Amino acid sequence: MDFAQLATFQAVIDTGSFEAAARELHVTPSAVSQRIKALERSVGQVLVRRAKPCVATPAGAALVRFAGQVALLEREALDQARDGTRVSIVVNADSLHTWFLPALAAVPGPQYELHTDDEHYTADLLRSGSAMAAVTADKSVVQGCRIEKLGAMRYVACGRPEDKAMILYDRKDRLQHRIWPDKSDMPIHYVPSASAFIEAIRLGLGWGVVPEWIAREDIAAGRYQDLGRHLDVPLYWQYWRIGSAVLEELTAAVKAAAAPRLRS
DNA sequence: GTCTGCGCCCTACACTCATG
DNA sequence: CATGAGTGTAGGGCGCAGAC
Repeated sequence: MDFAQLATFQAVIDTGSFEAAARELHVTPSAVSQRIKALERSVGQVLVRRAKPCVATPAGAALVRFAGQVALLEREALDQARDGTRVSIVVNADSLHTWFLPALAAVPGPQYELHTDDEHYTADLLRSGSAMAAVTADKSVVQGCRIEKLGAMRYVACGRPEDKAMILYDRKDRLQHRIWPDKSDMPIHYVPSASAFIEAIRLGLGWGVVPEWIAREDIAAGRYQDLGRHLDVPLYWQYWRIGSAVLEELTAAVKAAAAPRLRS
């Protein structure tokens, strides 16, 4: 496989157009067009859906992951001579806010690029090739990845019985609806920050679900009440199966960091 | 050293599509 | 309908490797 063509393909998907990819690669749009055409000819499949923005076809999606994996291995090889590999990871906000960062601190070598998303959607970034590893609630293994069970994060419904509103992290957040369907028609406040989300409950803006060890501390301090319902969300660590030493080391650190915080 | 074939990239131009 | 942005195609130039 021609790596220039692969890099061009990745640039088209990253930038969303042939022209932007051409600018990034310092070639003309025509050269980009011809590289993509040649790659598609050699693969025998259409890889790019020419739309605004350009996106990978299902056949192209596998190649996006491969391109990212090649880029990671190339960076690792180069960075062994310099220092610092960039690792992109997608994590749900609660994990990032609570137990996840010590895992990164335990593996200080690479440069990290963190993304946050709802745990039911983080695997999508893995599938698209935008992330090399993910903390996810999705237990179906993404093609080309390895999966490790981390344990379940227990969420506790917290607030005050008189609360007239519900607090959600964002529009993807369905935890409150799952834990208490009867209250799902309440007015909703969206608070897209893990720390602000908990602060909103403390201030009486409404009720919401809180990771259990934060809830335990706040309830003991009388900041809000346990509303008597909880939900366990199993979490998994999925990462590219490419024999990357950094990802293997990080996996061990993530499992070690999750063990004391998540229920087995 | 010269010729030839090949691959890559360029320019020019045609075409499509969205927008006003 | 005019315009501009983006993409595809044709034809040509250039560099490189192999054969002679």
